Amino acid sequence: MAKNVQNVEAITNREVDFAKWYTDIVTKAELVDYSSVRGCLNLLPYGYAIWENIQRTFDGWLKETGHENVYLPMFIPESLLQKEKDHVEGFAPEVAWVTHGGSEELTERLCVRPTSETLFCDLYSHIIHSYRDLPKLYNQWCSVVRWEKTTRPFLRTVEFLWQEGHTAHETGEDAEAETIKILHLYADLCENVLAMPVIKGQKTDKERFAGAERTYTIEAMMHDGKALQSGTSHNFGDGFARAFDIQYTDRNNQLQYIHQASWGISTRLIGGIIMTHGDDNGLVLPPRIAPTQVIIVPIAQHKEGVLDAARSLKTRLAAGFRVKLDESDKTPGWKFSEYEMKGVPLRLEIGPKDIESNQAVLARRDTGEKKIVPMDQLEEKIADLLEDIHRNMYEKAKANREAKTFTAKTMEEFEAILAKQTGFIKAMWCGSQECEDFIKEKTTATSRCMPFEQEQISDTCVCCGKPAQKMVYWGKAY
RNA sequence: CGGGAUGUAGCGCAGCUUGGUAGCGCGCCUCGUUCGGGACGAGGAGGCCGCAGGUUCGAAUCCUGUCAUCCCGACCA
Repeated sequence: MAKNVQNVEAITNREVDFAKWYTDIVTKAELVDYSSVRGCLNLLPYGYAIWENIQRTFDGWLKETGHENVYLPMFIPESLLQKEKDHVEGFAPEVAWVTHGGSEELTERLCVRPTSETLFCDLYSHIIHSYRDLPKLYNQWCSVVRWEKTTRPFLRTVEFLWQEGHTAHETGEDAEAETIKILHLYADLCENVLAMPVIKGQKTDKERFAGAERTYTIEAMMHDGKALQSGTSHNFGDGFARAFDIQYTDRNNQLQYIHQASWGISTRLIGGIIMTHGDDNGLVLPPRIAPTQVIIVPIAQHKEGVLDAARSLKTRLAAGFRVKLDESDKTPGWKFSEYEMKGVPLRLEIGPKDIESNQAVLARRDTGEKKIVPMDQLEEKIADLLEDIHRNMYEKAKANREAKTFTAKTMEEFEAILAKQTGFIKAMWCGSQECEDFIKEKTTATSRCMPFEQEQISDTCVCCGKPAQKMVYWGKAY
């Protein structure tokens, strides 16, 4: 029993201190190492592998939908950054500046990209001349820098990895269609790959991206009831095109401004995976992006034939799954805990008894359930179990969200709900920023989005009582 | 950027009040016995006590400054 207690105490209890639990997992599962650079992370092989899997999946989807990858500089001349007024104002507080090259002071300072709208605009102004050049569906995988004051691994760091898509279109309708299409692709990624249910919707003007006409978002709920903005997609209309003078000649030989969209997801998603699925034994990874899907743990590996059996199983299963065999001389119990901490979806135990009975033991990470499986059915069972683990993780996360989603018709109700627990509140809103500001000040909850799936909670604004425009999801956010 | 806490071996900590040149647990290395939920024994390696000043014969310990990390708020993916 004492041993079990030690397992549980290896990391901070999730219900006791969620924030500490999170940072414990991040380091103990060997996802990251705290860098000597303030606010930055060393992404370790295991953490980076998760990102690579997300990246590989999504990059494939982008290519299937006609997008192309490019790479633009990490520096932006100050004059370029300043061309779009709202945009600079939005990012100015958090940009890092390069002022010197060697010992020479630069005549114009360079900003380290916090996002690359301005560079893409500059590019598009060079290469778009005719409607025949449109659309341009460009994407880049890179890192960006935002001089954040307080940082948390994956959720907010000074430098982070992401993809930023920047597309150019003939019309506003085309740009809007792209914006929505990508939002659905993001939701697909979260739900069908990461097992994270999301709410799709539009940001209010207050929460809109600097320089955008409209911002759409997918919002996920973490285990503790807080919201995580997990991907955003922006329709810029022709605002940037006018600021950067990006014009093309249309079919009628008329000069027109292009219409643009941009969209991004980042390594923040990894933080989302941790906080959505993790438990007191550590990380729980969605099978579709888990760097290792099956960990083989030999039992009594010094005994004749055990390691041979384990190795040949590894070779056999590697044909269909991401498999790892741990032949280190740690005890089996140690390995069990270790790979639970790392969130490996399935553990396969193979020992003398199994070899004798021509079987293996499969243990699933999400439920802890163990099953004895005949050797000749392994591939089939593993495939089924991985599917079922994904489905179960998604359902569990969704059930958590539903249990922590409430409706409020008045501010009294609103506050009473948040006083009891953290969660989403669905409430009607009149559309004024005054009410949004008031709610934030009074409750610290912000508007997460105006969901595509609207409901009529009541007829009047939860805050001011005037006629309501939209149902809004409110919540505390990361 | 405000409020709080913490920096001592790879990790977690003690030592600091009452200054005298550093210790414990885990981990690591070697050997042996073990192995179906974090094994045991024996031996061994490892530290400019975050950094910079100051006080002192002498500083991990006292003083000043600084940097970093964590937590809670304000700002953001």
